[in-house]
Amino acid sequence: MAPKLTIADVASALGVSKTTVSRAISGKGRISEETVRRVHEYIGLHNYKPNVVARGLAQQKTYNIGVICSTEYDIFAYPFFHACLRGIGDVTAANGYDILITLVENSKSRDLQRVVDNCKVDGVILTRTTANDPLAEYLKANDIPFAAIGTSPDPDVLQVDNDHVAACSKLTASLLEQGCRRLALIGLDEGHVITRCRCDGFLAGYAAAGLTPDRTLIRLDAADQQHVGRIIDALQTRSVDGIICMDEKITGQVMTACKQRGIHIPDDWKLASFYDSSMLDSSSPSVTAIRFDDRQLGAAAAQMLIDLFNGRQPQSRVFRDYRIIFRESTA
Amino acid sequence: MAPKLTIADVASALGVSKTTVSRAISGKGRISEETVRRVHEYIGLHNYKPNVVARGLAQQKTYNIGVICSTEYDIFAYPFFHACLRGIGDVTAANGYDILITLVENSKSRDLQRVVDNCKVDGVILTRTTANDPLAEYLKANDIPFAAIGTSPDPDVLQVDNDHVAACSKLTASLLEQGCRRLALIGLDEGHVITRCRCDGFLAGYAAAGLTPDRTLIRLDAADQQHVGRIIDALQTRSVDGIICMDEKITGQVMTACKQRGIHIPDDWKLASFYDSSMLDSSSPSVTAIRFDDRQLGAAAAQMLIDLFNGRQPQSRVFRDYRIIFRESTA
DNA sequence: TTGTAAGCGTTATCAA
DNA sequence: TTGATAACGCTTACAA
Repeated sequence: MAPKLTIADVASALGVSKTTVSRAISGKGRISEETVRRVHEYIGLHNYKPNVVARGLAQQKTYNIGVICSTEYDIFAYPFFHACLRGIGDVTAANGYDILITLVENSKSRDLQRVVDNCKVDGVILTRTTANDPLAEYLKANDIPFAAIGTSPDPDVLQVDNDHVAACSKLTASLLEQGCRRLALIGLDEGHVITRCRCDGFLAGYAAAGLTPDRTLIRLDAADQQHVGRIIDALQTRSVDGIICMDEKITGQVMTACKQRGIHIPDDWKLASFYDSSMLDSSSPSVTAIRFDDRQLGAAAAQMLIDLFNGRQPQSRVFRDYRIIFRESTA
Repeated sequence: MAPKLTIADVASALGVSKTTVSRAISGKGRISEETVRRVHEYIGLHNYKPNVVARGLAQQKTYNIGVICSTEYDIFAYPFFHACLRGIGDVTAANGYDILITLVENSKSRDLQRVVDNCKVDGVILTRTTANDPLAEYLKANDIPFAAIGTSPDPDVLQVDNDHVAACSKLTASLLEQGCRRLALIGLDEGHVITRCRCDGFLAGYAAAGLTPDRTLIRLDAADQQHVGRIIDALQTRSVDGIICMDEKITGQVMTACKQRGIHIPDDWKLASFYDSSMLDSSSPSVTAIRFDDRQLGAAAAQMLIDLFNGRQPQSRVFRDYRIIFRESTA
């Protein structure tokens, strides 16, 4: 196993100082074209790679970005998380950063704290937002640069999100356009900001169509299959003509409940989801849903963080390029 | 923002040398009880945390473990990956290590190489194994400590896996016990070792029951829904009485295909999966499957790697504590 | 344009 | 039992 080359090796081989080599590599400071060329030639030939840890120590940086992964994520949250992760990875890799995952249980900041205390990351990306996120509070209180994926009610938080309100509004409006008049909205309120956005979008969709929703058809208690069953039971006596689910998990539960009760989709009720998933595509019937580009979200968050490191002042962003995928459930 | 305490601060505050403080913290070297007590009291009170990066530089370690995450993972691989990740996290956190995720595309070692070149990790965990894994080859060639989750054909590779052969054999045998005689096995051969294990287990199950399988009922070409449809069509003329799917994805496809063709489960055919998932529990009918403890797998891999760092000689392990969850599909 | 030398915050070696 | 002092590999004033 060849011992790794250090900057001192390169310097002495080339008969120059470490400083010169460092400068040739970083491009900082005045240095002759010729020297730069020689250094690059040598390091290319001998495959020298600067030790990022040593550089980090000297610069007080780690070139790591912490990404929080909640242990409460379930099978339905994974696709979102991985899409974000890929976007983050695109940007970090391109900028010489790496991703350090911190598993967090129950939003407790203990493990995040460890990583921060140990100086393992330069900044952090939160992959979901809640109303009074203890993690965000902790990061703020300790002046750790961070960005949140998802909308935070705290305007100080650097954040990036899809335009859920507009997208949900649009989907709602398009069901109304197709003739639906009594749409039910089914979700689960766990304190996540997105639940609120989806409600707002639903109401906005009605408003855009010039219609008035029956707010008693909004149910935010879809805790599990059993609850969903009861919700469907209740809705059967309310002359509903369509159901919108806040996410793909609830959509699945609704489909199961409808099948059990002999409710046919889309003939009896139309059905749509405010969040798409591959399952909604392969289910029968396939379900109309909003598709967002979550990878882009991750990339934007990572870019914002790196901009922050570099002294720029990135702004929170909202992406408007969602697509509504129409499928059998609203045919 | 309080400037972080350094070991020098602690030393001068206590009127001792940095060496002494370092020794009191690490527990290495002779040092008086009294001094240790004083140092610990002080650092507890003032919340001093050693800088892991600096320590790493001095010791030529990073206290990071690289975990490879394939970008080809799909919705069906996520639960497995996250279970492993949690297990890894349990062990790394307990040992002062962190997890550095490397996203790898198409098994190309480029991004892994970056991480290794940059000295960002002390070792690597591979979360899946293939026949001639370029990543494993790379790590081996460069003397990077690593462990694989999943069975590798290369006996040099430190590995940890569930006893898939025994589990698959057991499930197969139990279907035979229930009266099945002509079981079909449906899988997809992508060169993963596990496919082979599952075949072996299937055959072993027949052997254990003292029966002989019809090997022409083994189909390893379940590439997508369409292929699966054709497989089911073919099996309908072969007087099959049960189907075993290699994983939960294929199980879902088989269920869809059966529904389309009016094949009733479990009345017409019994159905079981060699890998469990929450979907098999909530589907209708729910599907009998083997449940493994993948978190334990991750924990074991991480522990092996850390043992390796500490000069011990960990052995590859196979876990035998699977459970077969019997559900409606084999009632 | 280049070099010297002092950090960065630890640990390790060798004396005392 | 403790303490100087030199690493670790790099960056960065400050000099030349």
